[in-house]
Amino acid sequence: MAQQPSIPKGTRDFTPTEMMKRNYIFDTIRSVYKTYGYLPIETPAMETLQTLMGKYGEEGDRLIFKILNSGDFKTSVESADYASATSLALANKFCEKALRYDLTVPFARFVVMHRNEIQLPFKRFQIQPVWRADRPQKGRYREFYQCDADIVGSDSLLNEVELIQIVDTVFCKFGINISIKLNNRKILTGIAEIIGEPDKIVDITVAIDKLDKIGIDNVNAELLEKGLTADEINTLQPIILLEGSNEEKFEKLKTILAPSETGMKGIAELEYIFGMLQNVSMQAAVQLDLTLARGLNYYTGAILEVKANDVEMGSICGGGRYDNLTGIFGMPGLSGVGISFGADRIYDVLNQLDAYPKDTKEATKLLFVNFGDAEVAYIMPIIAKLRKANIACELYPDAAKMKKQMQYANERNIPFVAIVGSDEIAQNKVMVKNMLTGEQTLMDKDELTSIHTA
RNA sequence: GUGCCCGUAGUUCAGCUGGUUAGAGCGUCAGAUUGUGGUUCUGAAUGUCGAGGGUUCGAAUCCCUCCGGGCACCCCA
Repeated sequence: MAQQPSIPKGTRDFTPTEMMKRNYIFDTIRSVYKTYGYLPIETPAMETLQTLMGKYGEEGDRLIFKILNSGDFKTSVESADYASATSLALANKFCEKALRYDLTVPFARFVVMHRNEIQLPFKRFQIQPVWRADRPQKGRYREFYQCDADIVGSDSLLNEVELIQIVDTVFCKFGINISIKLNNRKILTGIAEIIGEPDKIVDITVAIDKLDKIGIDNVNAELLEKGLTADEINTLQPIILLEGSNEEKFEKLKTILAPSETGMKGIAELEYIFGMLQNVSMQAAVQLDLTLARGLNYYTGAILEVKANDVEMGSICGGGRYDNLTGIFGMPGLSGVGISFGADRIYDVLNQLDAYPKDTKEATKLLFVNFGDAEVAYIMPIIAKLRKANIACELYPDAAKMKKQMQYANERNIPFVAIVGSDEIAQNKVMVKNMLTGEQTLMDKDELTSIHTA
């Protein structure tokens, strides 16, 4: 037997059925973005390696898919270097391009390159695939779509509020119950300050981020391992285990973080956001969650994450404020804030909930049975007219057995079949069969457009 | 990068203390029904048992290597 063809690990083909579901997801998100005034852009699948390296931390660098240079790349490395160089160093010589790892960094690059063409504040959305050389597992792919919306060039916290509204609207449309978790990087910084270990902020946040998963004892063990003293860990306990309503949490936090100016600023920012959200009716609960510590090292203010309530799945949407992302590309002082929907995880969640609207299952509305050229000649003008009226219809291409044609309609979820033979032609009518109920009605040619609403 | 589990018709799996010709459900195809699908009935096809090597009179079954898949950690959408 010939060798079975295959696709790379962590990538997927999408069948027509799957594509209709996926397009429903993209269309929904896109339409919400548009109603909030975001404009579409696209950027290339590949960026220069230089643009991407160093933006996602050490772990992120390792997960960037690099593209081998064309031509005789071997000459770019001296044989002496070859023996001593690390794989990473060699990769940097052999590759000057890489597949994008997310949409935020390419967007920052876009803003800097097009600074003279865009108007600030600039609101853009972008729905494109990204690639990560991760080991695939549940809810994790090597190629997946992100649906980003960002505002750059505005410090206003109203942007954060707006993005939360968007999140709520989108998941409302999908019918997915969610919790929105909110935190602020400044609060995390404040916490690190008051326990006297400002340098260990990353270790601390990474550890407390695992609270839900591994429990308080293991978190403390990890903190100890990272070099915190028992005293410092004790100071941290009331903060990690903070409970009650959002208001209660804020009150307690204000006392604890009083000595930290940064921490207090973070609290004030979040209080403003929560306050403004009172003015809009939200479906989802928004919770202050101090254990939320998104890994990306460019967030500086509010951070948010969305989890589905009824399905076991990693976060399906995330985002936050990054004050100086364009700075690394030579354009300092520009603040941005954005969110990203993980379309592929939303797809998995919707599949588990089976929460797709009916019409994502059907494409063609009406199939005309083919009895032969004489009948086709009668049908063709009718079909043309229906298509003009924006009704998706098709003619079975072969004069095959009727059974076969009916089967085709059935398998493709085509809701109506038009049967036109010599009898119908003689009466100048069309026989329409409703495939759901099995009912057949003899209709005038002009009546056919009414199935549009059926 | 680390650890664990799994590879048998298109698919989901059974068979695995080595022993004739490798099975089942679902799906596929054909017919019952030459102008009627989805239900029903009847019949049929389908496999280098992931690949290579070893042990044996004999391997889907035991051992080794490789390849592929899944899950968890790390990290993340």
